[in-house]
Amino acid sequence: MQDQPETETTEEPGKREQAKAERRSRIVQAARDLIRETGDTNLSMRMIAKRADVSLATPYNLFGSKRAVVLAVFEDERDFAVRFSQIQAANAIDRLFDAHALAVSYFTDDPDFYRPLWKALLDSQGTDETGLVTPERLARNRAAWHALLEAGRQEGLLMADLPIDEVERTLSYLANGVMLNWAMGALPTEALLPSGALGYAVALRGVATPAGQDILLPRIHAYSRMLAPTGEATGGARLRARST
Amino acid sequence: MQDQPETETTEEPGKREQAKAERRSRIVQAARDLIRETGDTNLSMRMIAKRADVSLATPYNLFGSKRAVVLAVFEDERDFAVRFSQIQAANAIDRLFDAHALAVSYFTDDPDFYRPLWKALLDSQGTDETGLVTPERLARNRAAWHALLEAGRQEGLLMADLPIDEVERTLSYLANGVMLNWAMGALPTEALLPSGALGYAVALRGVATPAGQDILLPRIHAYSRMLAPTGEATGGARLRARST
DNA sequence: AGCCGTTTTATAACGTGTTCTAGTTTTTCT
DNA sequence: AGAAAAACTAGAACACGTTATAAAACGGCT
Repeated sequence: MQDQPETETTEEPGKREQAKAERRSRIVQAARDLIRETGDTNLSMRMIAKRADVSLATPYNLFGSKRAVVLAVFEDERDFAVRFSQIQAANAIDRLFDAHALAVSYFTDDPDFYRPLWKALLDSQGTDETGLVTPERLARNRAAWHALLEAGRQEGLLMADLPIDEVERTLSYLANGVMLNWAMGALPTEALLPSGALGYAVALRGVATPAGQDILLPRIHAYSRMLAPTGEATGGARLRARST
Repeated sequence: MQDQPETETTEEPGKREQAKAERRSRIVQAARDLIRETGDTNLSMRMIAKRADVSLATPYNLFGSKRAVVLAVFEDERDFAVRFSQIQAANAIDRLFDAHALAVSYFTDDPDFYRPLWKALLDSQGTDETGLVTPERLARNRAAWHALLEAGRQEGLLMADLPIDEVERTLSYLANGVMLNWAMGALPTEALLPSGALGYAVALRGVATPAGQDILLPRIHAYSRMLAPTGEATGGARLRARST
């Protein structure tokens, strides 16, 4: 009777894996809730485990480390690839900045959630060799940016002999640096988008054709204007006054 | 007799501060030795204290945190300002890259020492608001780069309406990102210099005058060639093969 | 010399990420 | 149904950064 036929369950993972998956999702959910509620205070493995109704050892069995759990929260939260593919701008450079804006929008729209998340990611020294993101996601991202740069080249906006991979990595370093400063609190949330975009604009203009340079110049000025203090024309230092 | 005249010791801090300073230096020395001996394994506050022949509490009294101790090691080790001022290249852009090479040379010359140092700096979540460097040092660095960019502008190599502060920050983000990846082990030491320099070249070319762009283009190609695999012409991915 | 305030010391303690043990469930296989 | 394998559980334990506590040392002062 309860010998439920496994008609179409050829790849169905069996009850064991299923329960495991459910525990996994409970843990991720617990971590997410804790971040949402109290930032990164109280985001301890013991808390996560208690919240997920599992033993302290279980997250380690299923994920391996706190970093991996947090990373799973991160992955879970974003449907970047889908929205990325929907970007439809006139030229590759505009698409590039749309993509950047899209990526950043996640963080600026919900900074109280994402800032602790990044912080937790940057903490917990990567004993393993995982960078800031899971390898799979990283590869996907790399490919996406690569494609955009390639498109820009073929549209005659970027240099014909563009060292695409190296430039892509440069943009990645730039983004990392910006995110690092933001996560550590050195960069206010309002400055996140223009800081990154200005860097992208400047760097891309460095490898652009004259046509591409013309497109990028107004962006450079626009973003740097967004970063300059709202008031006077001198553009003095508002935040830092070098005391001592 | 032993009433040693304090002739020129008007600001001499007295024996108390002196002993404190000595303890401080012993602690920094201990931290440095430990890093040199075993990388960042065994670099614990308990170890540092034991090695410096002080109580565990003392480093906290004198520095405040492990991060601060490590930072002190960092500061101590470098006479960057001196050597920086000795840079004498034809134009501002060349000087800029000389400065970059100088900064990076510290790390590439002694990676086994500096990598753990950076790692320890990036760990230990910045509970305080100190960025990656002490504020004083940061201000000095900022000023130096600022001056170089300003010189480049006045030499007609960089755009006349260059948003200097914002570009300086962009370069800083870039450097942070590169250092982060290097410290985490994602970037091999040989790639540290060209990765950073390529980023600088690309970004600077984005805000350069035609004259400046001509100077920077060969650099872009040179650095990206240094980054490309030594062998074939296809320039395939050597390191990562996306298994699974 | 003798007091007093500051600082170091020794030590315990807290909370953390992580690992390990042994015991208990739960699924799967025969 | 019963055995075997796999997973989770509870709990202790370790090393860590950091803080707190009381006692001891020490330097500057009158």
